[in-house]
Amino acid sequence: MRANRDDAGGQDQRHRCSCTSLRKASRRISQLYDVALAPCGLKTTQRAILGELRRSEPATLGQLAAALVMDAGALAHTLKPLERDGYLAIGIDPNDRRARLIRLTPIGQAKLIESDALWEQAQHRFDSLFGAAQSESLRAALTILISGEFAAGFEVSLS
Amino acid sequence: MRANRDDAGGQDQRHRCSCTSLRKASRRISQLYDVALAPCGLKTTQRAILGELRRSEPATLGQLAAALVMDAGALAHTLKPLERDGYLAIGIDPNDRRARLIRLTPIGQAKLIESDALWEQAQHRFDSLFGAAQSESLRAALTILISGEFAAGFEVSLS
DNA sequence: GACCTATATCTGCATATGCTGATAATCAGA
DNA sequence: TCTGATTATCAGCATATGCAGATATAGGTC
Repeated sequence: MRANRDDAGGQDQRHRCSCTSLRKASRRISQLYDVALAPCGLKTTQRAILGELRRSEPATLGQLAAALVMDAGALAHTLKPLERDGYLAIGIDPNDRRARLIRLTPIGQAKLIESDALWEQAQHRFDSLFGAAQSESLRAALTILISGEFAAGFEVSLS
Repeated sequence: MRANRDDAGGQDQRHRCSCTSLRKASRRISQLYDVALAPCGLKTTQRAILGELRRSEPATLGQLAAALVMDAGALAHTLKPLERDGYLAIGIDPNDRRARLIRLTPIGQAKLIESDALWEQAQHRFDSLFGAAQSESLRAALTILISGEFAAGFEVSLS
């Protein structure tokens, strides 16, 4: 009996994969925010890209990818629909012609502002439901995980 | 000055999107776990699917999708590579021919066991680096976000 | 048994994301 | 200045994920 419980405990450990938990939560919460943002036509990811640009415009693909914790190639793909829809413009950096300078267009700025109100509603709902302190604490924990230091430490322990 | 700080605070608020933080952390940690799992050829998502099957085999597409917090259509796509590689088998439920019964194959079971050791290393690294208590606390928080009750409460507050 | 409704999947389309090899441009030397 | 190493992107391929419309099957009703 005791042994069985220990075994069951061992099994349960495998349910508690931090990565899988993060992915599940990411899927669930993304769906909720996406529904909230739907009226403006942006997905959470797209809003995150435009929002990052608002803070650090103009940005190169590499800078943007690093800020969003994304692969540069993946980001290049993701930018295409946004460029196609006229929310951002991609030009060549005159100082380094390998690099691109990515900027919000006036249309993109307007769309982002339009999304702000919807985002605030969603975020407020999240904080109310989960608890303001819990939310703050969660975001702090996630910030650590997102940091390059964490990834560096993780990889070092591979040796 | 005070006004400027308030404005900056308003700007910063938009950096603190819970959904975007989750997505960034999910990307980052997935990359770390995927590297750790690479020797066995499974991605974190694939291991999560096989692991869920190990716990609740056989499962229908709908059951599996619910357990993984995924859209059923999306899961159907994601299963194809795993079926193609012989890790799982999809049959028709004789009791309800609309439904599918998904099971691990012996090859899938072996592959999953092979991945267990790699996963444990990654998980241990995560817990060591982030802190055992912090990790436990994070997973508990994520479990709440993943729950259907949270999603239901979020949507209700839409009214 | 025909019919209407609810349910489980499937299909096709679109975006999200990552990796690898190719290409272009920069830069530090020889 | 030519070359080799480095860097920023791109292009192509594969998986991940979601959604809407189509299809098949169950179940209940007249």
